[in-house]
Amino acid sequence: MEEKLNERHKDFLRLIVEEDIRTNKYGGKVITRFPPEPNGFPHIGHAKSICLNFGIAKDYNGVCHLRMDDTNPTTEDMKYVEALKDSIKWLGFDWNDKLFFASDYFGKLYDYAVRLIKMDKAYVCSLSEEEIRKYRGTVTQAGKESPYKNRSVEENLDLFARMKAGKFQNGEHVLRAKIDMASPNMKMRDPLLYRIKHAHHYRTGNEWCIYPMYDFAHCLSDYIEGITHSICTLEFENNRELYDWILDELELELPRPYQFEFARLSLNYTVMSKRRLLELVEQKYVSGWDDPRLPTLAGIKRRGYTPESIINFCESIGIAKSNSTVDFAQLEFCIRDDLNQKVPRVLCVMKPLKIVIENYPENKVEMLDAPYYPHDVPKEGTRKLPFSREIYIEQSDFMENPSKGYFRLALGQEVRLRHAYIIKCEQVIKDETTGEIVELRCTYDESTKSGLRAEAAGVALPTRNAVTGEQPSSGADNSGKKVKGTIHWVSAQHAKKVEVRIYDRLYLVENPDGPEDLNPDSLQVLTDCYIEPSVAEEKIDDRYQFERQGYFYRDPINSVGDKLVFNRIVPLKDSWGKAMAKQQNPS
RNA sequence: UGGGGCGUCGCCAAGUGGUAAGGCACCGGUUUUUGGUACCGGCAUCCGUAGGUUCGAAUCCUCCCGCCCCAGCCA
Repeated sequence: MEEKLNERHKDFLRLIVEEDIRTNKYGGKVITRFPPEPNGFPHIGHAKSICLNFGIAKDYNGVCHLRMDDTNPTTEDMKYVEALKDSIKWLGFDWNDKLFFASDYFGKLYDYAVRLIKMDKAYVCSLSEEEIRKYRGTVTQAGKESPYKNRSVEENLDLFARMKAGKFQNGEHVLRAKIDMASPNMKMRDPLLYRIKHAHHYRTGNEWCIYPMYDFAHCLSDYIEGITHSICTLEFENNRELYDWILDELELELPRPYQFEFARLSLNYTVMSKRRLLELVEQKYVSGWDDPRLPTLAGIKRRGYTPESIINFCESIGIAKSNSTVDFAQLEFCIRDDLNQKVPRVLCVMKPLKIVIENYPENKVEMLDAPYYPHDVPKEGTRKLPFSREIYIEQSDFMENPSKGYFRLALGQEVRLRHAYIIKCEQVIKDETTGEIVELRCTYDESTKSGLRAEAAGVALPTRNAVTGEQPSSGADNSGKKVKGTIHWVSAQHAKKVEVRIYDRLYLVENPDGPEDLNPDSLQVLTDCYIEPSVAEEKIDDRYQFERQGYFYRDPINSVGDKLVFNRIVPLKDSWGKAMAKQQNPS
C-alpha cells in the first residue's frame, strides 16, 4: 500500500498534504471531504472528486467525510442524497459514520453570523436584489457602498433576529459581510452571507426562513468538521479569498482548513453540467438518470462499467490545474483493460444468417467443450457448446464479393467456426424477389474439429499449463488445414433469443451545445439476436465478452423472467473495421 | 478593459536550472482457432510567442499572444 503510493506519481495536492504532515500542521491528521449539493445525480466528474478526496484520505491514513452541501432549500431533495450515497458505495468508498449535512449546522452558522455582526464585520442590507446588483459594479468598475452599511451593531442584531423570526418577506433584507465594494475580486464586494427564503427544506422543514450562502456555510462547515484540506474545483479560486476572510475574521481557534483547487473533469462527446443532464432527462431524450448513454454514475453502472474501471480511469487522467478535456477513448481503454482479465467469453450472433451444413447428420448434436477464457487469461472454466446441422453466423461474416484481405466466409471459401469445425461455403440462397441472401449451404470437414489433436494425444482438454497458467487454445486439430479466419456462431435449435442494446456516443460533436448535437443513432436495439444456451442456463457472470464483438452486461432491470437483455458496454477494438472505414473514407 | 488561474506530442500528464517520464490515441511488426489480448518497435532537437540572464533554461526575468473563471438573494 505504502509502496504502491510511493511508486505512483503524486499530484500536487498529495504533495501539499505530505508537506503538511511533515510540518505537523494538523498533528499529522488528514481529513478531507466530498461536499456535493444534493440537487442532481452524480456523474463521472464527481467520481474524479470522490476518488481524489477519499483516495487522499486512504493514502495518508486519514478520513473523508461525506457532506451534503444543502443550503438552498428550493433545489435539493432526499432522492439526490440517496443517489449520491449509492454511487459512492458503488465505487467502493466508505464514509463510515462521517455523513454530515450543512443543514445540521444551521444553528451554529447562525451563531457565527451573529458573532460577525457583533464584531461589526457584517451588516443587514435592505437594498433590493436589483439595487444590490447595480451597487456591485462590474469587473472593470468599482462598486459603491450600500447606504445600509453603517447601521449600528444593535440595529443589525435586531434586524437579523427578526429575519430569522420570519418577520420579513423574501428579498427584503440580506446579511452581508463588511469588506470592500472596490475590491478587484468581485467575490469580496460585501458578499451576501444570508438570504431570506420562506421555503420548505427537505431536512429542516420549516424551521428556518433564512439560509446561509455557499461561501459562508462551506468554510465554516469545513471548520466545524475539522477538515484539514478542502479540495474543490477551479471555478472556486476567486472564492478562496472569502473563504480565508471568514475563517480569519472570526478569529477561530486554530488550526483551520485551507482550500485548494484542481481542474474538474471534462469528457468529449458528452455533457456534464447539471443543467444539460437535467434537460436530457426531463425532455426525455434519454430514458432516465440511469440511461446507459449518460455520464451519470447511475448510467455508467447500468451500462455495465465496473467500479474498478472508473477508479482506474480517474487515476489515469491525473490531477492538475489546467482545464482539459479527456478523450472518451481513455475511458474505453480502462473498461476493456479491466474486463479483458475478468470476464468469460461466449458466442452471440446479433444479425443472424442461417447456414445449413449439408454433410452433417440431420439429428446429430455434439456438445463441444469450450473454455470460457482464452489462453492468455489465467482463469478456469468451460461450458458445453451444442453444435448441429443448422447454425447462425453473423451476416457481416459472409461476403458475396469479398474485398481484399477479407478472412471470413465467401462462396467456395473456408472459415473456422470457433471451438468447432472448418466449413466451406458451397451455395448461396437468395430471396427470389428481393435478391437478399437468406441462407448459406455449407459442408464441414470432420477432421478439423477443434481440440482433436489434444484429444488424440490423450490430454484432457481444457487443462491449464501448470507453469504459465495458460490454457491451451482450443485450436489444435489434426487436419493440417489452415484458415485465416475464425468466426462465431450458434446452433439454431439450441440458441436462445435475446435482446441486445448497442450504445454509441450520445453526441455527434466533441463539444456538444444542446439537443441539436445529439447522435440520433446513440441507441440501436437488436431484438433478433441468438446466444449460446450456457448464458441462460449457467449465468456464471453478469458481464461477458461476446467474442469478436465486445463486452456486454446483462441489464438488471429489463432482464426479467427468461427474457434476457444485454447492454453493450464497449466494443472490442476492431482493426479490420477501422481499415475498412479508412479505405472508404480516407482522410 | 480589473482581478484570479492556465498554456509541455492528436488527448491527458510528469518535469521546479543540467540538456523532454508515463498513459491513451496513432503507425509498423511478432504471437494468436477472438482481424481481441500479449509482446517488440516508432511517435516533441523541443516545451504558446519574442527577447534577456546563465557555461547551461520547459524550468529564472521581461514583453506579447491565447484560453478559462468572477458582475446568482446557485453551489
